Amino acid sequence: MRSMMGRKLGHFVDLTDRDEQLLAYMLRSQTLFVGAGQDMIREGTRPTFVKIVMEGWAARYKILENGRRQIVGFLLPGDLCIPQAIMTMRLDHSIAAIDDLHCAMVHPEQLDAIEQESINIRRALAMDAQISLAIQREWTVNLGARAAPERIGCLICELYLRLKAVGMTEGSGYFCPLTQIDLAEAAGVSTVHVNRVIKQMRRADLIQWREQFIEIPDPLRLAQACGFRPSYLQMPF
Amino acid sequence: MRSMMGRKLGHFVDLTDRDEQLLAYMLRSQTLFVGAGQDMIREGTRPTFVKIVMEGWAARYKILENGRRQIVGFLLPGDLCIPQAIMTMRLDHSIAAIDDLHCAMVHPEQLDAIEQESINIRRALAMDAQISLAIQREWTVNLGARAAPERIGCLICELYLRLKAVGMTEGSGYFCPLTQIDLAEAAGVSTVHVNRVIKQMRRADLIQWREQFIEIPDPLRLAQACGFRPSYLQMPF
DNA sequence: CGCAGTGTTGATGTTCTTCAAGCAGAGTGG
DNA sequence: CCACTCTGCTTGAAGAACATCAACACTGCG
Repeated sequence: MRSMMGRKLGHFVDLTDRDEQLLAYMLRSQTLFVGAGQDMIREGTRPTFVKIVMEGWAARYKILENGRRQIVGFLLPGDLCIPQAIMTMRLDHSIAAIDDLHCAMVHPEQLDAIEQESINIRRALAMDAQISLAIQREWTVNLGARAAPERIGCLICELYLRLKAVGMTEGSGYFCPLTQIDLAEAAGVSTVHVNRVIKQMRRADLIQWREQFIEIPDPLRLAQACGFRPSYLQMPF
Repeated sequence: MRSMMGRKLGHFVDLTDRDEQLLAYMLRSQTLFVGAGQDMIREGTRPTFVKIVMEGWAARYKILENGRRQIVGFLLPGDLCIPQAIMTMRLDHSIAAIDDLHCAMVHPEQLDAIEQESINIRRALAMDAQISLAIQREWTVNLGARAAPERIGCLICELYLRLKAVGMTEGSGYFCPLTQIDLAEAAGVSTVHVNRVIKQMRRADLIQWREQFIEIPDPLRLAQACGFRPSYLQMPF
């Protein structure tokens, strides 16, 4: 039984059985539960544990003076929400549970010890951090240079691939707990507009979305329609 | 004579004289020169050296299918353009020199050795990487949730603070080699609109900008006007 | 000199926002 | 059981922010 994190890291580096064991043991530590819609951690605080998503989705977000809320990233199972390096700093953003959320809480020293023992894990985590950065850059591109339909299409593609990397897709679809409101806050458009865009995409048979399940009839066609290129995830389609 | 990088890292961690020496020695390695407007490194290639900006400005950017170019970050003296962890991967973006650009080229093994010797430097680099991520998140917020005047104002504030951290401001102003075209590609708006916004900001005496020099008569007033909060840089104003 | 890159301004559209309203489903309490 | 509320989805109409197109001025440069 591999962990989600093990699955993800396994795409970058060949993990030995021992590596997988180390990860699985680490993740079997104390878990944190956060109910849907609740904040997991607030801007301005100093985190004390490394935290890793085990089950459910979360969103990193910031709130502006004008009251607008911008989601700057989604956290899926296997994702590291709080890395060690940030522990001495004040957090510049908050994290909210979208779904009911289960996180592993790991002592920074324990993670250090594991990285000490396994070069593979150390490398894989470093690469994972670089990919997180690449994702954040891609979001910047998305918001800065694409129109609303492409933005939303690219987001849906990204989530598809990231979920596939941890084995959480079903055929060419996936369970998606996001509301149109969440999607609007991530895509930087109004909910009304998200609604209209989704409607168009349904009409064009690019996606089907009902009852928290997104089905992509033809992933390549969707990717082409919205200009999605997955190279930043270091994955093929 | 401290290096720009030493100055910057010194804000996170107290560097010893030995640490500063190590950095200065590392940066005295082979240097790379890139003329203004030229690409330093192209999307899709695998970098072989760690690279650090010594002089001049650069921009990370991506080009989309539709031909649009989005700048996703500016690189200033002291900034790490190519970290070790990325070396085995294909780059997802390109980097262009804005100014004439001088970079230090460091062998990954040499940087490893230095991080091995100095815990301070290792920690400071890890924190620097986290701040790069925080900057990228803030750009996401900027493009997703702010109107053009605030976007541009926040960019100008960010550059001011980052330059101040390496001692490159003059009073409440700084040398800025960006064209309005660069700024437009970073802010995700048209050059025409950038021009009009700048005009407004000049009128309101929020900034003066002539011949590559930006003067901010009252930084706090500018920050307030555009909703800039510097906490993500882990710096006060 | 001509030329290319940049800054500036006006006129005209388009995309997206905002406001407003209605509807469906889930949970709650009488 | 029904009314009630709440949240999320959906649609229409009016308006604002911004893009696009076009023209011209200014600069430095070969």
